[in-house]
Amino acid sequence: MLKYALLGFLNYRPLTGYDLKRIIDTSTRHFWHADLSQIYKTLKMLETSGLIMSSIEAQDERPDRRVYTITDAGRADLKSWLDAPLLEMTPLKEVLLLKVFFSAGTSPESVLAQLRQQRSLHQQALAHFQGQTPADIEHNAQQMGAQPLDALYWDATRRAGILYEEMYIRWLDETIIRISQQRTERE
Amino acid sequence: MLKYALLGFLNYRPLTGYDLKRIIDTSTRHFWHADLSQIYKTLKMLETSGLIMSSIEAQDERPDRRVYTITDAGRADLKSWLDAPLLEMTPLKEVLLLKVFFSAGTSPESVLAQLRQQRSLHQQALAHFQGQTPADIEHNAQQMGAQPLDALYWDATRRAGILYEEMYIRWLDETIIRISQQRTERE
DNA sequence: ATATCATATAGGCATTTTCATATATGCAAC
DNA sequence: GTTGCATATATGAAAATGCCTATATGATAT
Repeated sequence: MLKYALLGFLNYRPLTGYDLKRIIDTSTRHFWHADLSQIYKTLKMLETSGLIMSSIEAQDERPDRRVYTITDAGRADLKSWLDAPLLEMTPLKEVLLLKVFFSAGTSPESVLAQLRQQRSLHQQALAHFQGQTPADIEHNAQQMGAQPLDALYWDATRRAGILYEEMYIRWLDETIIRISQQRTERE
Repeated sequence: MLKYALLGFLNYRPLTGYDLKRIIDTSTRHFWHADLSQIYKTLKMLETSGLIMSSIEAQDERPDRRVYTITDAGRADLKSWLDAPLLEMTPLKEVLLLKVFFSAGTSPESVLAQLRQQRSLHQQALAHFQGQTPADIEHNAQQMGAQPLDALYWDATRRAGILYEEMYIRWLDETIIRISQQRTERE
């Protein structure tokens, strides 16, 4: 899957592994992430498959850069992935829910502390998305050489981030209240 | 992480790998899943670590079962995981959002078809959660030998499933409309 | 009769992901 | 001066995960 994230970005313009890491961290972080070492490995694999090409670019004052460029085969591969029907939901893995599920094995106080901690993290994430203005997205779009249609899709993923975090915070608040009430009834 | 899911269930009562697969598929599927072969591997690892023990149970008319039982060390390990603070959000991986992000590379018709397909899958998932009555949860609880407090936590994870699917469908509807409007404007 | 399904365990292989580490440069901080 | 940070690439080891296959039994379906 990371393969397509890399092809997707290289479809805009040539980039290095380091560039891609920064771009992923700032734009797809909330629905796709990757470790720097994994990015380098995947780029090598893509070059071996002939989906991208690379060339070394010397820099004064900084280490050499290996710049990757997408090939026609790469573009075709990306396109066929984009068009392939998605017949399944992406399965979720959510550590907090796993913990909550088994939380009868510990004290409500311990659970509440963790829920409150998570609330603050998700509040931060929400603020991050809300702080992204249309001007920011426009700026990213220009840097990537993106088309007007890109802005629509990029904003849709940003909107998904907002809805997700709002939902998550709502669930946390609800759950914190329910556990607190349960605790009061016990007394 | 699967390790703790297995310890969590074995903390209620002794179970086989096959049992655990069925239980995970019916109760934690929407926030934690695992392949059967992965479950068997993890159980072996847990036994080697001394967190669980196993014994063979012969059955007439069916293959022998290897029944796993949690040890005191296993219980202690589970408890310390439950109490450990969770300082990070679980990172998401969502294929649909990755595709949408790069969808300027294909036709809006192709994107819309995939969004509608996903809508039907998420609608199904929502119906599944809404169909789970308190009686069903009560039934599961009795089978597992669970305490009253468990029902509260289990229902919280079910509620998370409902909110998540409602949010997802809302985002899909919004996004379908926005892409459709964009398409009309183009004409 | 034959095929498939549910039960039950497990090995093998490849891929994916994470974590730690190594190298190299130049700049800023202390 | 030396420590740490940003830039830049990469390897190695280990863990986690996913997919396929093999084995065995009895029941059910066609």
